[in-house]
Amino acid sequence: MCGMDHVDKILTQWQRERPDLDVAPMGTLGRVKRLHQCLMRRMDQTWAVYGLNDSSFDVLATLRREGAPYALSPSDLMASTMVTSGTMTHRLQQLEKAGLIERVKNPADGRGFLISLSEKGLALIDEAVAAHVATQAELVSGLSDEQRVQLDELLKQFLAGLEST
Amino acid sequence: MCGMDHVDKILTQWQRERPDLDVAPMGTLGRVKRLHQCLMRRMDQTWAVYGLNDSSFDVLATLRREGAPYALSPSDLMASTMVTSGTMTHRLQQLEKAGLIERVKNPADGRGFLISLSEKGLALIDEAVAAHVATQAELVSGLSDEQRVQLDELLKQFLAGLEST
DNA sequence: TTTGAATACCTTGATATCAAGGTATCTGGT
DNA sequence: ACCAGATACCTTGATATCAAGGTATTCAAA
Repeated sequence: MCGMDHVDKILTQWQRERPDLDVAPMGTLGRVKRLHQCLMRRMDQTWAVYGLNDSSFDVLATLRREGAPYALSPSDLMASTMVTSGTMTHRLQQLEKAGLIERVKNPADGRGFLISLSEKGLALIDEAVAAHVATQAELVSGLSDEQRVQLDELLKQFLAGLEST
Repeated sequence: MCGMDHVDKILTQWQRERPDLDVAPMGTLGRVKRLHQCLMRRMDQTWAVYGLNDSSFDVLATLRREGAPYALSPSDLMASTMVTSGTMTHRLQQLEKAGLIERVKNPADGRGFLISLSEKGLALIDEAVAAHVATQAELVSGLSDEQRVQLDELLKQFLAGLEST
């Protein structure tokens, strides 16, 4: 428990240079950032096997877990994935070009569309998500089940405090 | 403790659609991702006050906490910030254009440079980092000190397991 | 000394993202 | 029926990022 990791070294530097600042929160947030970066890099490798990346996987998975008939509007997808409309437009263009989704005009609302998984998209995401889950299991294997649950609860409370504001 | 957050809803959907998969790790990693997104957005607002963003703050802060004479090579900066050489080249171009850093040829190695904080850059980062620390204190205020320390330890162990590989 | 491998950094080309603004469509009040 | 405001989505322009490859310099072994 005495090992200095990368973040600890940063905090030590700040303490020397700016002893007026309380940098304890910086340690926590720094580790969240670094952890996110590491995790994304590993998961990217799995997605790449299926010709996907974070973005495309995100959209296909959102449609897939919705259940049959695997269809949502672009607005629904924007809300679920927390990206802007321009970003979603771009993601959908790529996925449509790849034949993984289909888009039809929403018969009930002339302004909108419905995006649905193609047969090919459904097959792909079903395979990819299984591999993804396996990768994730490996990534958390450094923690005991008990620790993972404890981490879950802390993250959940942290998020609750942030998202309420 | 019974509230379903966004991530819980996603897990519930997957359990219905793919009961064959163990999605517990997905919950943890999903929260890390979402937390990172929320935190970055808030911190960006503080950086913007000083005309900075994640990238530029990262470089200036790395130089600042190094201590006088606030100088590192691009390679050192790449290692500290975990970005590729192309990214660092771009960041340094922007910062140089803004007059926040200065670059001189390394007299000891004709291949390399030394990047140092300009007077303006030093003054700016000293102000910005104080504001940044205040923002971070606010961001973690949803957790008790005890919880924050507990989270720290879990994150540290998680990272240790990942970065060793 | 010479030369091949390693290193330091930059360039290029492709993606992903956002903010701001545009157009078409819907909705509710008059 | 009409119109104003809300909504759904796309477009534009600017940034940030990476992977792959290029050039100049250093280092180390023969």
